[in-house]
Amino acid sequence: MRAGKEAEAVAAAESDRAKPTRRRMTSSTGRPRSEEAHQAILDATLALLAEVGFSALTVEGVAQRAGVGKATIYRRWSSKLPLVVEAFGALPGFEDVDAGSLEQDLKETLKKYLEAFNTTALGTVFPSLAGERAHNPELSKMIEPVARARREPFVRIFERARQRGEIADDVDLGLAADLVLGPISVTLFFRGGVLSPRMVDPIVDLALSGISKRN
Amino acid sequence: MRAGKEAEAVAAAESDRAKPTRRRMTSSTGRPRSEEAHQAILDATLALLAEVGFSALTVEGVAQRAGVGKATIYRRWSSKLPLVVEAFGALPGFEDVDAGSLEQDLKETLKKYLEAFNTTALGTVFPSLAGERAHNPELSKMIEPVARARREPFVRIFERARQRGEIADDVDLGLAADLVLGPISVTLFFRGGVLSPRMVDPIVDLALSGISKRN
DNA sequence: GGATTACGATACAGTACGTTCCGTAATCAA
DNA sequence: TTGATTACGGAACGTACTGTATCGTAATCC
Repeated sequence: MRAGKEAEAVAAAESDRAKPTRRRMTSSTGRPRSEEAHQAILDATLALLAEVGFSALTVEGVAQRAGVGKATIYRRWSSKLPLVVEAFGALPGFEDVDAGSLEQDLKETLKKYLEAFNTTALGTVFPSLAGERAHNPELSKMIEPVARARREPFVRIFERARQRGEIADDVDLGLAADLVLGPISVTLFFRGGVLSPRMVDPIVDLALSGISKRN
Repeated sequence: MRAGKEAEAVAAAESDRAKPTRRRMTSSTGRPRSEEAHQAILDATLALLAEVGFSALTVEGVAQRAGVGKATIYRRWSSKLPLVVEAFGALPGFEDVDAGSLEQDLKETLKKYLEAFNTTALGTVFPSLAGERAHNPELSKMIEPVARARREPFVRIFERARQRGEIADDVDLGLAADLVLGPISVTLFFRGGVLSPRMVDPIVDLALSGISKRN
């Protein structure tokens, strides 16, 4: 479940973790860093992010929850920002689903989407970080590729559908993805509502066929 | 521009302001509360909400920005929560637009929508509050009617369209509203992007006609 | 076994919060 | 006009919590 596909992709963008890692390579002596502590810190970060949100999250709180000293955290991450970004990037990603038709692809992928939002910290962490972006450009920049990656599977689904001839050539694939994801986003942000897998089929049906009456 | 339609509707739900107001009615003597200070406080709250977000907002900061003492604020609101709710509720609402056709109604209303998001604090305040809802049930409950009111005009547009026979009887009007609002929400939250009025026409066209190729 | 680095725990200084009190200003009643 | 009452902006107070530095201990390499 943990550590989705884009986790590695994100690692490349983590200038912060790279630095201490490189420094360690210079001197291979001394006590090695505990991998358990590393994982415990990331887990605690996600849990607290879900509970109290980004701005109320403190390094001290993470240390307490993870059962480590604060210094252990600051030795690896310069501040809570890169720590949060890495923890968020480690949340599960989404694999491509190719069920043969546009409709089935969308429905299956969306259901996996909602399940992930409901069963992991994603459902609470994502809105919190999204809300923070408006006031924190640095966080916004670091989160951007991770957020974009979560929309990518849908763009690919529509690319395949176009190749199959299921949609017209002039349809904006990005807009199509936004149209399908939209009601989820509205439910999550505008209404703070529950994401039920039952909402998937009506969304896809309506988005594909359109709202207007067909003549 | 300021003080939209739902401002009054919200006032009813403000248990907090009601209390001191009632207490004042008991004794009509003494120096009256400054209406200027009241407005300055609300303005400052909105400005700071847009700049730093909900959790970083402090009553002290509001007092400084508004040029009033902290006591003046605490005399009217018991905490920053009802203060924020009232300030948010005072943001502009949306009037119904009846341009004669579903397509025109949607396009004109959406363009007003985006304009409001871009020219007022709504664009930054709304995501911040939405993100906070997950961790603050009290805020969530108080914001809910205000957030719902912002979707209402679209539901009414679809109701009129159904009466005109422009859409089928079995279309879920709420879902239709979410479908049209969706790409805006995705742009705002998932991508932290800019809301350009030019995105409106493609959204409406695609939502009305559907993504699938028509045969 | 000595050098080196990481570990958890704690102590420290600094910041900023919400609350409370102050003297002053504005309104009403007598 | 005077006294009572309430609101005003400003400032002081105690508290809570932050990031950093430092402690003795533990684990690894040469």
